[in-house]
Amino acid sequence: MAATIKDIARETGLSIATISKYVNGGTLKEKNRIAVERAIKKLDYHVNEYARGLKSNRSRTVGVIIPELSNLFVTQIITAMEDILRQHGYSVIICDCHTDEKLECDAAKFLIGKRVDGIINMPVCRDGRHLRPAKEQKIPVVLIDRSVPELSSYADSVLIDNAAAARSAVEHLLDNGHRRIGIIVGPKDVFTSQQRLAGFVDALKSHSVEYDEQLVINSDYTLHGGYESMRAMLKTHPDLTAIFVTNYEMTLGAVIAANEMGIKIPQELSLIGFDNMDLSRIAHPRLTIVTQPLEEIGSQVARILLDRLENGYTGVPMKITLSTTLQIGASVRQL
Amino acid sequence: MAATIKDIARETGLSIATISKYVNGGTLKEKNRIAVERAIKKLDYHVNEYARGLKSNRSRTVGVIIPELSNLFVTQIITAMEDILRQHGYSVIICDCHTDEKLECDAAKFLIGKRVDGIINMPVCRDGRHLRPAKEQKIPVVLIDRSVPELSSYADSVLIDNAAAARSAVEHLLDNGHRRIGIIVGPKDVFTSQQRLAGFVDALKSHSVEYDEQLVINSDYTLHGGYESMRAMLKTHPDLTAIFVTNYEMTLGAVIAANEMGIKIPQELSLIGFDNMDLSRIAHPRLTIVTQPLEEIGSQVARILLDRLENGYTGVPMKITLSTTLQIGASVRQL
DNA sequence: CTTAAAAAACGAAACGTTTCACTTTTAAGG
DNA sequence: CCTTAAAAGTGAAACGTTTCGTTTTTTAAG
Repeated sequence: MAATIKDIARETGLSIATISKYVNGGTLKEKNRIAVERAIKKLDYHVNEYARGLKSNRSRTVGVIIPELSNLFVTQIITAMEDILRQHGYSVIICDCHTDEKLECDAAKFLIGKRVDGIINMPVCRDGRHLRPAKEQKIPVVLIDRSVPELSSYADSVLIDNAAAARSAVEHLLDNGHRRIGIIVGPKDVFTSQQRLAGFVDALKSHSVEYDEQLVINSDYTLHGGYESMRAMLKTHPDLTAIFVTNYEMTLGAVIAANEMGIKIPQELSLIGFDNMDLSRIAHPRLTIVTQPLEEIGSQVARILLDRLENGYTGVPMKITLSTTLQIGASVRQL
Repeated sequence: MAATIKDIARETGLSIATISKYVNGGTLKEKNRIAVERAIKKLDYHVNEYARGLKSNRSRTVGVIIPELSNLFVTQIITAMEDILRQHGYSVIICDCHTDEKLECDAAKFLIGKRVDGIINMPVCRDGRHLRPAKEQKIPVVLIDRSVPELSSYADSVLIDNAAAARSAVEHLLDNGHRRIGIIVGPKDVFTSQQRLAGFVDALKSHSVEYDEQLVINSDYTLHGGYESMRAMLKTHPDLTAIFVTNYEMTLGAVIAANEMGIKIPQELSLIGFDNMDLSRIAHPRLTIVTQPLEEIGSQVARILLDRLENGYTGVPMKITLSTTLQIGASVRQL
């Protein structure tokens, strides 16, 4: 049905090996090159990736394992990444593991079974067990967003400086005279939560403000969680002058909660949110937010992985830490 | 490196053909079956999908082309779909075409080049040109969410009864005594927008309420769009008693706008939104929304495609239309 | 013109399966 | 215990590439 390299060979009178050479970027004599190009066009030839994969043991496919696809942070990164990888001829297989370690492990096995050339993972499992097979088979792995100590000698990673992000946000609040500051963070056992909380504590310390554990709520990074946490926080601590919410979904929930409770931002409460430009732009007052360079994360991940795929593993894992930006809006009041 | 069927044959003393038979679900003599299973486990054998794909011309991969990955409607459907397909051994390659016809076309070519066994598409291009190559090569196609007349004799589709969805929402408003009802719909040229608007008009007509074009805003299905449209609508038509917003992102934007403008729902304005259970649950008052059966869409799509892949194309396209549900909350006031 | 070196082209073997046409083994019926 | 049909197992030829070791052609220097 579909044309093969053989058809091109026949059409041009050249040998199979020569066509293969051309297809893989080798140089032919001008005259032949033109003939081959014409034949390829005429017969609508496309490389058969399966034959190629069989011979070369490369699938030109990378796998992505993420906790939840229905999450803006994840999709934006994936979109950026996928664009680049696709441009380089790689396809991307996405596996949503529903924040479940068992499913994450299955996904890794599935991808390895599919013989992906590389794996990109925003890990759920904290000891990296699921990626052991990948390591054994020397499949390049790039971690996103969360560090896994057990894998640090092998996997590359692209992270955010979460502590600095939180620090700068909280310092902004402190500089504006706030002292009673609440924070809504993610689950206790998630890397980013810990780091963001650490940055929060750091900032307070450096400004000699006492750290009050009561003002920390561990939520779950969801819309609902943000909403409930905000309500709880405001009910139990009406004396708060500012609150810092540490991801997009929770920020959205918090904003809705505040709006509903009739709490005026920033007159009655200052708020710093996270991540989403759109939301920040439309909210009135314009929200002050910590923005993560999502596209940059995606493209760095793609870049690193492509590098590993083309040049092989050097033995030295790359670790890239990107900075966030504090986008000043009008949701923080000067006290 | 990795074990092959040959290794299993050697290990068990059986022939390659027999192992292949086993691997593909054939039956062996009890004794041999056990031996093969043991050998597979011992040598950690996995089928080489590339060799298999080469021989059988099946990649066990399906491609998905969507307008934007950063969209809850899309991700929820994909998640459901992917789960099922993965369970059946298929991997899913997702291509985000950024709502661009040219990129959509490229994505289709890319996927066909990757020799996917099937394509799932929420189409941007309205004349289905991008899928012509798929049709020529008889690659099964399942369309989601939007119908493409040019493909209706070939592609299967899973749609929502958009008109009925809008009708039921608007009838609910009418039944509650509302007469001045606004609607925020998506872009004029998108299938779902047209249908939802048609349902709106229908409902008005059946209740002999005059249709006022002024009360229709064509927005863009984004958070920002919903926000701006809501503001515009309320400014130019303060006499509205109810408004119907026709997707999740715009509903979110509209709710934020209303909250900010200090408009009490439902006391001053009744609102019916779309799609998101989470949002509906947390908003106060609980939002009345039209919910689409996202999981059901995803699983139907997967089911249909699997059927096509296993049983071949029958010549008769399947068209499944699913119903929405009107989730009654407290955002509609009885006039 | 030769000749040597460089460039281009070639033939054939492999990659790991599936599948087809056959042969051997097993089980059932008389 | 023989016959026969069904079940189980086999050998070999593909599938469409890449790659290696060779051969042929081209180019440039002498």
